[in-house]
Amino acid sequence: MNTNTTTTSIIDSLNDAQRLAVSAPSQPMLILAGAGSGKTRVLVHRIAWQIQVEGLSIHNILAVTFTNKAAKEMRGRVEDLLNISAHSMWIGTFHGLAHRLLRRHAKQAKLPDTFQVMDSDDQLRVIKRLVKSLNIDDSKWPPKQVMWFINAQKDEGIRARHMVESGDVYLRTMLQLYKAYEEICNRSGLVDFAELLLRAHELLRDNEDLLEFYQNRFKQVHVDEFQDTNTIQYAWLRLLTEGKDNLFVVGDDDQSIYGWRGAKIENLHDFQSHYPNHQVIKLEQNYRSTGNILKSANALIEKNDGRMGKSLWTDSGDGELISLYTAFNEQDEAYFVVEKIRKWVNDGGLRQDVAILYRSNAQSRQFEEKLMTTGTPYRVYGGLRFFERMEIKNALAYLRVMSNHHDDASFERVINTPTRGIGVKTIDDIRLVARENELSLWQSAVELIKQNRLSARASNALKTFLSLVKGLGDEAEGKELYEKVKLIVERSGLIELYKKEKGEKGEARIENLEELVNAARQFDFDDENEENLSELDMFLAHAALESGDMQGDDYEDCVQLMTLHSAKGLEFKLVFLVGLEEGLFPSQQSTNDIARLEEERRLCYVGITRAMQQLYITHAESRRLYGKETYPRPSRFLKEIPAEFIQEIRIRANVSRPVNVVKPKKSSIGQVGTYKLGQRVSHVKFGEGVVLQMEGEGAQERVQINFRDVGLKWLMLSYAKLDVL
DNA sequence: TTGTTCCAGCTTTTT
DNA sequence: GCTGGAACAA
Repeated sequence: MNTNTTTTSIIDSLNDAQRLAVSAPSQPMLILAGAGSGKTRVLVHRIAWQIQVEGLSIHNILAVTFTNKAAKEMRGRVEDLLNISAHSMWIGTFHGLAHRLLRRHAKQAKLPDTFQVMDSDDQLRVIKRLVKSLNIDDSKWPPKQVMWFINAQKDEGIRARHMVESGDVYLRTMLQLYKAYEEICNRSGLVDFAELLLRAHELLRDNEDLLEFYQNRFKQVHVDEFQDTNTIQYAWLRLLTEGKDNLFVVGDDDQSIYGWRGAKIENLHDFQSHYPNHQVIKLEQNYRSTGNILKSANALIEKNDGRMGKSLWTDSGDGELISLYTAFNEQDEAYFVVEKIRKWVNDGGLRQDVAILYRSNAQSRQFEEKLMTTGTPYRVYGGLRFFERMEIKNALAYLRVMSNHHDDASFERVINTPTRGIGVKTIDDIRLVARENELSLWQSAVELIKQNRLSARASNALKTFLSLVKGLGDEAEGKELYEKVKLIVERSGLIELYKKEKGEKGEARIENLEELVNAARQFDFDDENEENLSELDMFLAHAALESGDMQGDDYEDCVQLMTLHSAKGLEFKLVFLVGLEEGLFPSQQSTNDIARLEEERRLCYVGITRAMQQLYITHAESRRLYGKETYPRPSRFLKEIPAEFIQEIRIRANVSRPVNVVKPKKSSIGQVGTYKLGQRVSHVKFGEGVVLQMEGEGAQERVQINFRDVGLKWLMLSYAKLDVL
């Protein structure tokens, strides 16, 4: 191998910091990669470096991401760069890789060979049923909350058996449910998402030989979006890299926006103490946005405490100022945005370069309506994905029961879908017998029929169902995967069911079912299968693990609408950041907790840094929310962006608005407070508290404080006697 | 079995 | 104020 030429070809297109990261010797590496600083580039080139320069085989590389999309992109880019097939390289999501490990070593993981992956919807159903069956009041113990509790425990690596019995009703009940839930999953061979991670961790932890094998195999371990890892994911990474100094992580503490679902930003800090010989490299040169956009983003994020410290810069000039528009109401806001988009398109811009970003999904409607009336094509991200659709899940449930009769969740899903005269009563009986004798629902149903304990009608209906599933199973034997799927779709009665559904909905469902057959036909078995698993089971796992981004085939030039969360990692020439109002963004629930507030601020930072050329920020003076008219104050984040980078837009040509409307007041931007956000203070009467926000100047300056004992209060600084703690 | 009515809930999302 | 789910009546 000609090291000289390959070396150059891999790193000569990089900047100094990137080059340093890519070519560093094997050691724990922490790459703090700001938005738009080329983090994927660094990862891809690092992998290429390992292979071409360090001489590793692709088998020695492990790369972990959070989304299938990111994994796919990384694999593709490695292949392009090296001009090889990276087909057999372990690049995947935490969940995907965990799944692969569990399939390979099902026995050691104490799982049945045919275990199935549940998505969160399946999981919730199981829990709902469980709560009912234990006669627990589901209004006092909402299944969602139970699910949240169980997943939170698993994310922390805690099993039910690790938890101490406690007198506390909440914990006691949750523990009882957790235990019962584990039993159900074990009996049915079901594994939820959190379980994949937890079990993969336990698998390596408890099997020394396996651990050693994988530690030796993976000479280099790369992690993307490290700030989003949770406790168990990080623990798993540490196991794999124990004593090897080969963990290469890329992340950005300023873009950590998933704390609410268990991501531990602390992992970034812990990394440094766990690996004392690590090296940190900051990527701060940004290749995406203009100087003004970056400076605004920097100024905003500086308001957060405990950052690792990073400041983006660009050498491509200041560009336009950020535009701020104060809308009269949410209608006006949408009108303004859509007008600007129209202008952009008239001036020759592409719609797909434009994004409208909002905090919550509910906000999309206003924009959709206005876009629709102007005939502007648009696309809303989020919502149900292909494999999450009801009709698809039903068909998959048939396939699952066919593959494994004892999959209770799927059994229950389809036993009376379409309706075949098996009512609640019959199902209850089946459940009862199942519980009493620790049988699966299928076995229990067979027993009930055998013992003649059902009415003739119910018994017949049940027999029909059982023999339908069995018959389809026999018939499917030896057939191609897509033929099996086709068989289910055509013979389960689902098509007839949806034909009856009125409107276009039913038609769409039938089309989706046909699309499912297509998906099965195109399913690349070899691509996924290293394990000796049936093609059908592999397809089912694929369906659970990849929710199915079927949106890719939509090539029309569309304006993009999405939440700030889904915008992470993307970029657009023209960005509208809308609804910058207290209570909306930052969201109401975050306003009395500094940590959550900081996460909201990071979210805002993510939003700003999506923009390449121009950024519009809007807020409304009045907004209908949950049916009530609200008059929200401008978001505090607006004040945190220095005024010098902002240009306020006031022209309202063509905007029809009611008469008698108060002109928007000049918002005061960029004032400096006496107190720091998050400052702990004490008040003679109210006791101790934390400063949450500030506004006004001089004698008018007010601070909002969250007092430990009396809650939120606004205080005039000129009156309140506050002591800094 | 189906259609109606009532009622709670209401950030963010991937796997 | 809208939605989805559950309870209820016919």
